[in-house]
Amino acid sequence: MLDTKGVDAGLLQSRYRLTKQRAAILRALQDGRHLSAEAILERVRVEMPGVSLGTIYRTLDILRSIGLVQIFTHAGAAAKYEAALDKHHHLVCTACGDVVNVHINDALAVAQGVASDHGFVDVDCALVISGRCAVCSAAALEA
Amino acid sequence: MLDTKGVDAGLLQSRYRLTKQRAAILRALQDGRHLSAEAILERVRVEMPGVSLGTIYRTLDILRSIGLVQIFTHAGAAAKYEAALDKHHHLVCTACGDVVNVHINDALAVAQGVASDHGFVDVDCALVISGRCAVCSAAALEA
DNA sequence: CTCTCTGCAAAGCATTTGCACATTG
DNA sequence: CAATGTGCAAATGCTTTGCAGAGAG
Repeated sequence: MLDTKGVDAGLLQSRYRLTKQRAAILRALQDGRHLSAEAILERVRVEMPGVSLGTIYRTLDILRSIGLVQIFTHAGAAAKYEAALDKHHHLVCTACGDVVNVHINDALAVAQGVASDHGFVDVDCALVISGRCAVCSAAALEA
Repeated sequence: MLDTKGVDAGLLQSRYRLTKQRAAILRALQDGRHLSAEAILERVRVEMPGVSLGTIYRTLDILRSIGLVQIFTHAGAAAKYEAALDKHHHLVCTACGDVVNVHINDALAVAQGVASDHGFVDVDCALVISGRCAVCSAAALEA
């Protein structure tokens, strides 16, 4: 029997099977955030060398459909995934690509207001703030 | 000599040449908004059959670097481009993929506040609001 | 034991790039 | 005329998929 504590429980409650691979992928997502599929593969392969990228993508897709995982895509880079803990937005460095989670409480309310003005229902929103992080802007000064 | 009125002027003022292709791409972007590279190709080929997709992408890249064009990417779909007229945000229908421009004045100020709390400089932001548009939610009721 | 999942490898898209020729300024 | 831009086609990178065998419940 596999560990069914914590996040894994979500999978069990769904119509999907809890396999070694899926458990390992969930574990990888609990450690690190904003991981690309490739990065998740590397982490999972440490303890389970045979895993394939196809499985990573298939699993991430399932986890996303259950709501356990959030995907984040940004301008021409590979998608990044993280465990869906709470509603938050993203702050991205345009130089190093680093991503930071930020909480903005009124964002959704504003978005819903705007959306319903246009007749939209079932509204969600994603705010992506971009700029140069402290490290990268300091590095730029030296050059 | 080509038409240099309006948006084309931006190209002329840059270090880039104003070619027939680039003028046609700018014209296509003035007509329609939220066009994929493929969609732009189709429009441009109406008056200029030989144009290649490579040229479309190369041109869009240049126009974006000069600030004449804005790119918009959303979850696993092809990127969409539009002439950069003013700062605005996007409202996307999750069912039909249609995109509407919306203006949200305080968004950038909020984003800048959050970003500077984290030491970020040179800040920009993109708010993507998603939901089902009036047409699609009406269609869902009938089914 | 049945049905789902996995690894593998090939396919699919959107986008980028190298090269020889055409065009711009 | 020199430098830049273009078409073509091949290459790339991320992601998806078909299939036959492995594993979960």
